[in-house]
Amino acid sequence: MKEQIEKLIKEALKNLNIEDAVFSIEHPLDFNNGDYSTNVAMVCAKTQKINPKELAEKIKLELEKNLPKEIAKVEVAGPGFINFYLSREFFTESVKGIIEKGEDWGKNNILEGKKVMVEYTDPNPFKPFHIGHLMANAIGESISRIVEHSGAHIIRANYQGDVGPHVAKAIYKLMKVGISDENLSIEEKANYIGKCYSDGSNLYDTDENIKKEIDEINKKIYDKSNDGINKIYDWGREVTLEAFEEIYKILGTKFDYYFFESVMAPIGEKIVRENIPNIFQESDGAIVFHGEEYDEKLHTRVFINSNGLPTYEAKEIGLAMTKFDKEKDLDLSIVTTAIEQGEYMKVVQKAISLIHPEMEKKMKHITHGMMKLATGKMSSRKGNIITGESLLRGSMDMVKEKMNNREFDDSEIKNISEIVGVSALKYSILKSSIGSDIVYDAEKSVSFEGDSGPYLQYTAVRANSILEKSKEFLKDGPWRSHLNDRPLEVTELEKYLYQFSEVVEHSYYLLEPHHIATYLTELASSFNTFYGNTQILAEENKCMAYHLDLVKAFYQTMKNGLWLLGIEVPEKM
RNA sequence: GCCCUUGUAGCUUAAUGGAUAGAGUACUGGUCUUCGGAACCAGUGAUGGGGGUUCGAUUCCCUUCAGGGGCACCA
Repeated sequence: MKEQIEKLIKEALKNLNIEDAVFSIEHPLDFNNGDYSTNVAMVCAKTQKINPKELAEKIKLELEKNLPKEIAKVEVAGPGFINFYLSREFFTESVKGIIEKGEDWGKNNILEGKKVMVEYTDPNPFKPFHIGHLMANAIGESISRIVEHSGAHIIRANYQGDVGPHVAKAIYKLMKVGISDENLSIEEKANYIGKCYSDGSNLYDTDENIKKEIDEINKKIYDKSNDGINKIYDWGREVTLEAFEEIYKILGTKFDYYFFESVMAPIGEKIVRENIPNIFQESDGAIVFHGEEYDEKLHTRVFINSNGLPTYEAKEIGLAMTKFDKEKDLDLSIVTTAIEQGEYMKVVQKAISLIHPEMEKKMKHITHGMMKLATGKMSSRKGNIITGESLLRGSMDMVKEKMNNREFDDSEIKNISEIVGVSALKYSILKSSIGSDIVYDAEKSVSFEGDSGPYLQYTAVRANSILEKSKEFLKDGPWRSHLNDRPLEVTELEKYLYQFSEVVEHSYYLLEPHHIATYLTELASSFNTFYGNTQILAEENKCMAYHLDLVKAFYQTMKNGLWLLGIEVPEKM
C-alpha cells in the first residue's frame, strides 16, 4: 500500500511540474490523522516558494483525480501534512489476506537467496552461564528469526572459550579439591565448576605464586602436555557444555555451528604471524596491531602475548576466517556481544579488513547492554551468584505459583509455566532497545499485566479460545446463514493488523527486535478493546462471520510476531 | 587524559527530522449477572541545563552537567 501511495504522490508532483522531491510516507501516531501521511508539501514548499498548506491543497486536488478504491479520502492537516484514510474495503481485504497467508504472514523477500550467519550467546566452558548470556541469547535468537523471516538462509553459531586463563583458573582449583561427585546433576556439577573458577580467579589476583602456577597450567592446557590436567579439562569441558545444552533447550535455541577458541587459536595465530610486519608488529615481546595508525579512534591491541600465546584478538581473526571458509558463499556474518567488546571489535575488524578487504562489508557487529537485577527476592538468593539458569527457574517458579488456583493437571502446569516463564524473561529483555542496559525485575515481568510477555500470550490464548468455542456455537444455530454483514466502522485493531509486515521489515533494517515487541503490545491492547466492546458469539451479532475472521487474523499475527521474539503461544494458560 | 556511549512522567521505557512526546507500572476514579476479569475505560504526570541549524528538534551540531564502557599482553 505504501508503494502505491508513493506512486500516486509522484504522479501528482509530475503533473504539478515538481521534480526531485525527497519526502517520506509514514503512519501517523494518532489514527485521527489518517492511516498514512506524507510531508511532501512541507518539503517542497521552499523550492516552490509557496505556503506549505497551499501546496498541500494543490497536491490533494491532483491526488483526488484518480484515487484507488483502497483510499477513502485525502485531507490536508496541521502545518501541511497530506493524510490518507484507507477504505473499509482495504481493511476487509487485508484481514482476508492475513488469514490466507497464515504462518507466512509477515515474511518478506528482502534477503532472498542470501546466506547469513548469526553468532550469539558465547558462554565459556568452566564459567557459569550468567544472566548476560541469557540476554545475548534472547537477542541473538530474535535477530536470527527476523533475518530468517526476511528470506535469508540463516545459520546459528555459538563461539565458546574452552581455552585461556579462565580455564586455567578453574582447573587450578579443581586440582586441589578434585572433580565432583558422580551423583550430582549436570546443573549441580556445572555450578561446582563455576564456583571453582571464581575461587581460582580470586587467588590469581591476590597470590603471586598461585598466579605463576595458573599461568603454567594455562600453557599446559594449550600444549596438552600433562595427563592429569587433560583429564580434568576433558571432564569439565563436557559437563559445562552439556549444562549449556539444557538451557538452550528451554530457551528454544538450536545452533548449527559450535566454534571453540581452542580450534581458532592456531588458525588465528598462523594468520597473524603470516602478516608480520606489514600488518602486525613486534612490541615488548608481544605481537600487536597499531589500530591508531589507520584510524585515530582505534588503539593498539595485543594479538600474541609475550609468552607466545594467541590472545582473544588473534582467535577472533581465526574465527572470522573460519566462518567464511566453512560457508564460502556467506553474504553476511553478524556477531552479537556485550557493549564492552565494542571498541576492541572495531580494532579486530580493522585488522581483518586489511588482510581480506572484501570481508569488511560482510561483517556486522551488534552490541547489547548489560542486564542488571532490580533489588528484590531474586538478587539475594542464598548469597550465590545469580546464574542464567537460576533466573530462568525463578521466573518459571513464579508463574507456577500464580497458576495454583487454575484447574490444570501437573503436566499442563509444568508445560505452561515453562513457556510463560521463558516468555516473561525474553520479553523483558526484548521490549527495549538492545543497546541500553536493562533492569530485570522478576516480579514485574511475570505480572501478566500490561507490557509483558505473558500479557501478549494471554491475549492470544483468549482469542484462540473464542475461535475454538465458535465451532460449537455455529454448529446448529438458525442464524448462521445471515451473519455476513460488514461493520461500517473500522476498528483500531484492523488499523494495526495490516501494519505487521511493515514492522517486521523495519525491524530487519535496523536489526532491532524491540519494534516488534512495541507493536505487539499495541496490537494486543487494541484487540482487548475490541474484545471488551464486542460480544462476538451472540445471536444478535450480524457481523459474526467478519468478527471471527478478525479474531483469526489477530491470533495469527500475534503468534507470528511472538515467534519472531522467540516466544511460543501455549494452548491455554 | 583520550575515544565511544547513554540521560524522556515517581519507576521501567517508545518515538525513519514531523502534528497534542506513545506505552506499561504506581496513584485516583469508573465499567461488567465474563465469547477466559490475568480484562476494559477515564484522569494526574516527562525530553538533564544552555546555545545553534531547520518551516519544524527527543532526534542533527556545539557547549556544560551526570552516569556507563574502552584505552597492551583477560575474554
